[in-house]
Amino acid sequence: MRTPSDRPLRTDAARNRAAIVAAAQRAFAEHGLRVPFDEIARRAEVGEATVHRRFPDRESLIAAAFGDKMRAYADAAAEALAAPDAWQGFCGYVRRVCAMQSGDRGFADLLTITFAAANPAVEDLEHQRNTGYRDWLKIVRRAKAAGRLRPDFHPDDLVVLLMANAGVIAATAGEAPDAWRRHVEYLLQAFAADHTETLPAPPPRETLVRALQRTQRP
Amino acid sequence: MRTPSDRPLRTDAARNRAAIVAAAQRAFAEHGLRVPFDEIARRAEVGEATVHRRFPDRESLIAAAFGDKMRAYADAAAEALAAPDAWQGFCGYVRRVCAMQSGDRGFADLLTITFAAANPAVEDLEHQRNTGYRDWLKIVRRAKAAGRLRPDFHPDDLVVLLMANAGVIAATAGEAPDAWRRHVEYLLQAFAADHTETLPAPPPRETLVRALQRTQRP
DNA sequence: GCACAAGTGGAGGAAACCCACCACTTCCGT
DNA sequence: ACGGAAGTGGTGGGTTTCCTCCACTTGTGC
Repeated sequence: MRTPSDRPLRTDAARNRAAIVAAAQRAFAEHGLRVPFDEIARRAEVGEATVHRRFPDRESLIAAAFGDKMRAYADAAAEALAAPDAWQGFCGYVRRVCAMQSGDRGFADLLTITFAAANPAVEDLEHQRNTGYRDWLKIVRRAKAAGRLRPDFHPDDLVVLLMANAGVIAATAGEAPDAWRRHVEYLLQAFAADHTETLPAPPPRETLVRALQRTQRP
Repeated sequence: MRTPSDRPLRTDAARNRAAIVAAAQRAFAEHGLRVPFDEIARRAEVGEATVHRRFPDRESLIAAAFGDKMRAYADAAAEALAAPDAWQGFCGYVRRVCAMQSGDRGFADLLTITFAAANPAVEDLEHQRNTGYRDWLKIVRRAKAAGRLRPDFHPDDLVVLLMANAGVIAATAGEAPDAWRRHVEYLLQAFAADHTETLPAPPPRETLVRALQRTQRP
């Protein structure tokens, strides 16, 4: 259990650590968050024990592997907020996040999962997620203000959309890797302001958060 | 490997078989298609070996457990076709199938999976599925003819919808068991005929079928 | 009731996976 | 160039899950 404040790693160890992270990124992207450790170790050309030494549990490896991608996720929200057209920003962001999911099975899993705050390794991950979520709230508000997004759209509808998209990707990846696009376009059209039909109430945010925490741990 | 044409089971064995099927239905509904065999055996108050003897592989147990439900699935399509209003029939069917998914995690898994035709035990299952699909084609045609369903709706959009719904259910079951309803209503509104925006092309049916076969075997 | 086929479940093998130990190797400050 | 700290991976223990053997029990036809 090594925290960053400890003495820096020896150069060979640092090299191995980087190789593990790179291997994990590829392995997670291809097979999702539950790849066996020995698969990652093999790709990194490293003993399984070394992986366990550097990353005592799966969560810390996930945190290391997805730091960058999670940052890109948060950045995408900030950029969408800066888009000249509110509706384009909204749609572009949704498409972009879904595309990130479809390009990386591990990331798709990650977005429908929250880690227990107990683990310090994943704090940064959750921080990025929250940053992105705050920008997302603004994206939604702006698109409604522009009169393009239906007023009864709820920001948490994105969370459910991501869960749905993860389901489509899990089933079609490999065979029909673009199937999700059509599904997302249907939803975007349904989100447009020219809808007045009523909808069932969204689930309380509390329960959605709990659902994210409860979902099948990798 | 006992086929139905063999001599009938002894009465105690038949009783055990029924107990196993009943236990499997409950266990699958609660935990999905991957419940360990010993969990089912325990619920049926039967040895694990007995489960394996009666159902040599998971598929045959699944086939036995979901025969009725799959028939209900096919019947729902026939009933929707008989509904007085084409659009009500369409929407009602989609809602009903999704509700079946949400009430039974195993069934949700089942609908996004196809078994290799090799296994005779599951032939009936696939037969029901195909019957339902043929009626579904008619439901779609009728709703389009009534001018209520958008012309570029593709019947296979339902398959993707079911995959998406499975994703929502997998993530929210337990905490927000009705979250899927809002997602489905969004989609139904997008399916309505008053949409002219273009959509990405649906994936070729071939690839979707292969995707169903490839998906994470339970 | 009796004999025997049919049925049963406990015990244990095999595979996949996670993880810890520890004898050996490699780096790095002096 | 050397000694000790840091790092390494093979080996093996533990767990979970699937599945098979086999000695024992229980229906059922006579």
